[in-house]
Amino acid sequence: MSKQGVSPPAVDLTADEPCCPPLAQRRVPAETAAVLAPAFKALGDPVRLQLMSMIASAEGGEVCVCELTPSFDLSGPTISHHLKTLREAGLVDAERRGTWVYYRARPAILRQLALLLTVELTPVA
Amino acid sequence: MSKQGVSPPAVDLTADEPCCPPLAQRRVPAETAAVLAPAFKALGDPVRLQLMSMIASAEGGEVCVCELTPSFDLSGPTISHHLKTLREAGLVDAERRGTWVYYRARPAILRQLALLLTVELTPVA
DNA sequence: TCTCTGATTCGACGGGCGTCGAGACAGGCG
DNA sequence: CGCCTGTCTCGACGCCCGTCGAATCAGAGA
Repeated sequence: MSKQGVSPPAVDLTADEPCCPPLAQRRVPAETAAVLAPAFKALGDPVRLQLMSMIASAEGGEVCVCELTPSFDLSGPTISHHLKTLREAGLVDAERRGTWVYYRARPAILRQLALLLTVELTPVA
Repeated sequence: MSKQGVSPPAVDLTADEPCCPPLAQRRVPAETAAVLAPAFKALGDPVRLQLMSMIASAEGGEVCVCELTPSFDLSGPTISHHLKTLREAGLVDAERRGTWVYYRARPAILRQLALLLTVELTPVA
């Protein structure tokens, strides 16, 4: 579903198939790191981590911004800015319906990040 | 480096038992987010992500700094700074043996981060 | 002890990030 | 149409972060 076939394969985080083996299994190459790091970076802020969780755990799979904002002691523009960051990191999707904007999580990329951090139960010992 | 026998229990990422359910299962509370976000933040830099991978995937479970540094076009102090960041995030441990310093991964925290990002295979659709 | 090598700390520089208020945009409703 | 509510964009501010070179620390060895 991606526009593969082109030269720069890079890493497609939106794809549903795993892009990379666990970080502890094989050295993450520089290009892969360059693609994955921004996703972790986006989760590297407490507010965004909570936002991500609120969105991902929402019933019906989506949340209105108007439900998100009042949960924080932050201005509307600031929440909007964080949501944009999550959006640009590919972690969430936004859709406007009437006056309200709804956000939903992108499970594929979350799964890939989880896979990357996976460690075998018996490392070697 | 583990000084401060602080009182606040907060969340212990070094513990072997899971501290928190998947982010998509239940809303991550603010205190938990405050503890977990720094770990993601530490992984949010391409160089640190590669370092983490090199350390975690190392044979024997540890790597000498002298093996890490030449893999990057960065000065020694810069690599040392990134390693310190990973250390302070609780992602790795350092041990000096003679002239050299060896780093090893802390699997427990990696597992907890992976668990946090875990999404069920059938969200809802 | 003196010296050499490996690693960290220190101080500085430039750019990026989180936050805000003010303003712009979108859409529903009188 | 005009207004109101919800959301985003735009500048601006201060702080943090990634990078460097120079200096410092830790051990090994002569």
